[in-house]
Amino acid sequence: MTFPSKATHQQTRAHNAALVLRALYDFGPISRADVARLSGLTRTTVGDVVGVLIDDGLAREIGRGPSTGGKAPILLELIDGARHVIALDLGEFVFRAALMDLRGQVQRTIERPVTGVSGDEAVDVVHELIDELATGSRETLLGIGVGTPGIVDAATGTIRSAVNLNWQDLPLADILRARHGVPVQVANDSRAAALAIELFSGRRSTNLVAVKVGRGIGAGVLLGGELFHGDGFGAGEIGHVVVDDDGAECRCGRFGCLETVASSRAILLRTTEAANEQPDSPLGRRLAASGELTLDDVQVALDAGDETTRRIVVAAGRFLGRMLAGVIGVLDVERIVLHGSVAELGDVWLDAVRDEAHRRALRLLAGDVVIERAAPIGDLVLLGASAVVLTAELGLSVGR
Amino acid sequence: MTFPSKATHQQTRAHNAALVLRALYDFGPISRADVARLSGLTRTTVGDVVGVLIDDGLAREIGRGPSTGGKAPILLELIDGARHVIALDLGEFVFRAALMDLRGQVQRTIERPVTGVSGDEAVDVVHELIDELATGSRETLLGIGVGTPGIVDAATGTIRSAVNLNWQDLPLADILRARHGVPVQVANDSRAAALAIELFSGRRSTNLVAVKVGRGIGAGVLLGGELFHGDGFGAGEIGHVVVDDDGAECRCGRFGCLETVASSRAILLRTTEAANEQPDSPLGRRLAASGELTLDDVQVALDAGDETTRRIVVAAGRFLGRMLAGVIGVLDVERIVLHGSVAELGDVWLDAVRDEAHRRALRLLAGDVVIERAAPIGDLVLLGASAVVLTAELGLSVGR
DNA sequence: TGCCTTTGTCAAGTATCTGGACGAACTCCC
DNA sequence: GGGAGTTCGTCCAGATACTTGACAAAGGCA
Repeated sequence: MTFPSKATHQQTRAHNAALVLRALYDFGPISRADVARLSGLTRTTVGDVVGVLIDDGLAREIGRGPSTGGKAPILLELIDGARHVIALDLGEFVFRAALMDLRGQVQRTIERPVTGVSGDEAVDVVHELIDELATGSRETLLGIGVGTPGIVDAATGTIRSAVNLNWQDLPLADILRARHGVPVQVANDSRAAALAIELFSGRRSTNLVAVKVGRGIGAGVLLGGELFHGDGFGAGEIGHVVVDDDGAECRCGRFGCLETVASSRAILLRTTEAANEQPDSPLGRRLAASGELTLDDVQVALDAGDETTRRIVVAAGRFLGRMLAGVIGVLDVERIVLHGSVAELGDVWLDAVRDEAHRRALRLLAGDVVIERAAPIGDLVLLGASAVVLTAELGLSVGR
Repeated sequence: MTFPSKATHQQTRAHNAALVLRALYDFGPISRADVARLSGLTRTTVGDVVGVLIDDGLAREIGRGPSTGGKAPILLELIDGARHVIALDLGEFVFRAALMDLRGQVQRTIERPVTGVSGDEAVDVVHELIDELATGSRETLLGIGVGTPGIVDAATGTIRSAVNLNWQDLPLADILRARHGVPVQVANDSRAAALAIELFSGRRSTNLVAVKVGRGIGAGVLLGGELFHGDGFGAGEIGHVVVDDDGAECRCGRFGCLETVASSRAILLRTTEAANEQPDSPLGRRLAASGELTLDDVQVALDAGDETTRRIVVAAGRFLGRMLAGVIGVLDVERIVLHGSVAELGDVWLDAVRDEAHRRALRLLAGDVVIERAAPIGDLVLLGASAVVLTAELGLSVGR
């Protein structure tokens, strides 16, 4: 029963200002006249907005560009270091934090192991990380972005539940804002990563699904250039959809979730089984040597052409592809990007995903879908955490 | 590489005007002051907009309401018959057309069988239907809305392909607009139906998936109060996602699509098989008598407690539920509405759908999801075709 | 009856986009 | 080298639409 909100002049201005900023961001160096052509705004308006951006230190003139038959244009560029963002990735075993500029260029990274840490103690670790990075860049600090597993109410910045940290309904954004005095954005890690791909991979898609396949499986759904959260902030939580009728128990309590068959855990479980059955195989010897298999071991076995490993990896990929076929059917997105540790496994896995997704989705739609690995632009969760801040504060991924 | 478009004063005005109109639509009779409170607009702005609405004949004052301690408010209401819409449902066997008012109240309905009709001939039938309904209501005609199966480019009103009518890349909106001189909207039938449920069922959901389960299966995806089309206008085309590994051939050419196991065709195919195997069963006798089974026969057998029929219907429902679990995982919508001939089968089917969807979706998400049959508000495709026009012309389902 | 509240409108003010005009700066061609 | 034409950036007047404050009309309450 919520009623849509009214439109105001400020919103109009904010939208158009974001448009100009984005033109500089994506197409700079660029002249005012070109920004006007690109955005449809008048030169007058663009000039006005640019004036504000220059006053704010966000943009600068860098001299004349080539003439096209008239007065040479004054080229403008965004000042990448004009603002900074502190981005955090609250991983399962380690909290990582980075100080980044407007382009997602990392200035400094620090991290703390958090095994055994939980509750208020974990919040204190977050504070420490921020304090350490904030020293010396308080003036330019645009905001703090947090990427974390679990269900996150992005509107209020409340973490609904993060099992391993024993956080429940923690208003992390409020807590951090109160202590550090800058805007704070909190987002689910997979969703943040999706925004990072949109903002930093040099290629804009209005609609995009980015699937993180690691120990867990989660997707970020970007529709119309904006993150889609769903009614309960659970959009993209595909890891716990049941896909295997006689599957194993999942950490969520049910059986046969996608995670139990397609995550890194699933692959390692199965390769370990195989290694135990065949102690003389390469994987068997690797297991005996180290006591535990890792995805690197799987990669090595895969590269060596081990058939059992290949079958396991392909099976995992096919399960994911099956899920993606459903995603394509429901959303008809033109681009699905895969990332996370499992996505690093290479073409054996990727081809399995693609093949299964294409075989199962309506040809008319699937023909256009690009399923690809994320470009190696860095830690996507960290980048995403900063992308969320950039989007919220500067409107760097405006839709429409 | 398309750049978002600029914001203007006119858009601001249009948005706010739509807000006022919607307040009248959803909450009327209502005073200007209450509209202001509801929308957040100032009384001044609301008064201004209402003035225009009254001038346009869209609203009227209907006297004073009860005072709450001050001057009694002047109540306003929408004039339901102020405008009319011609809605068309281009069904597989019959084209149906209706003249409706702003509330979706049907003034007149006509139809033409179109078996064997295709190409330009079919377009002529559309023209005829419109001409017949338009006589006498030219002045109040707001627009024409068309609901049709197949892939439709809703932005341009072009039908990409409608197999049975032999239409390919037909710019139907342009054709109808040229001939009849009013705005035309064309939409996929399932998507149109979703908008009808949103607009006419008396209950607003920002996010909603409406699945039409009949001879075909398709969904309309409503996100943020607006229809989501997908990059290739194929969002919601879940009927041709492969769900059955050793399934039968589908009319789309592949094997095991959702339609081959969950549509009315699938149910009738299976019950007919069963009837042939057991000629003495109720269904067997029914088949022998009429030569062909219908969903009504299935309904009768179901009501009579026939176990074979029940199993077939439940199996069909479970396949759909499985797909819905995926939808819930991807979108986390709070409400999924089912309609179409199969959805009329009753609780045996609905319970199977619900049970399977809930069992397979993440508990946290699935717990909140309501899966329900559409309220019996009329022909959803016709209503939807008109809803698309009302949305486009009056902004009756504004988001944000 | 007098005071308070609420409604609807008016007038002045403000923010922001629009469109025309103009000087500055550059190219091209004679 | 100079004039014509083009393009850029800005200025200014004008238009649009929201905001704010004020006020009369209309009602309740004591």
